[in-house]
Amino acid sequence: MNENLAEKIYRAVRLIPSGKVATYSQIAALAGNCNLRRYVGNVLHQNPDNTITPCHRVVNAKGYCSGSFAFGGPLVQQEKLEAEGVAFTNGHVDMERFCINGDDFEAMSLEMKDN
DNA sequence: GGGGTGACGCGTC
DNA sequence: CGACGCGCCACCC
Repeated sequence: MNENLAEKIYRAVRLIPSGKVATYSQIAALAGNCNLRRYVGNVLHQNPDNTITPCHRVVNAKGYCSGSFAFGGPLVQQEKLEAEGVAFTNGHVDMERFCINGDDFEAMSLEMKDN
C-alpha cells in the first residue's frame, strides 16, 4: 500500500521513456510533491540497482548530470543517454527536445497511479 | 523526540 | 551574466 517515497521515486524514474530525460522536480512531482526534489536526489543516491533504475535519465533542471558520483562515472551517464538517442549540447542535455513533455509526464503519472 | 543530511530549484545580489 | 544563499520535505542516526 503506501510505499515510501523512495519506492515511488524509483518507480517514476523507471517510467521515464527511453530517449528522454526527466528532472528531479518532475520525478518529485510524480512521486508526490515537487518540493520533494531534495529527497529525490537523496534517494537516487542510494540507488540500490542502476540496472533496474535508469537514474542516468534523471538530470537537474539545467540538463546537466548530477556531477557527483554516479553508477560508475558521470561520463557513463552521458554515454548511456546518447545511446538512447538523447543528444548532448555543450555537455548538457537538450532539455528543449529531450525533456519529457506534459504528455509523457501525464502518461507516467497514470502508470504511477495505476500501478 | 530532535538534529542532520541530501544526485535540487529558484530568487536575489 | 555569474555567483551565493535560502528553502523544501522525508528518511536515518
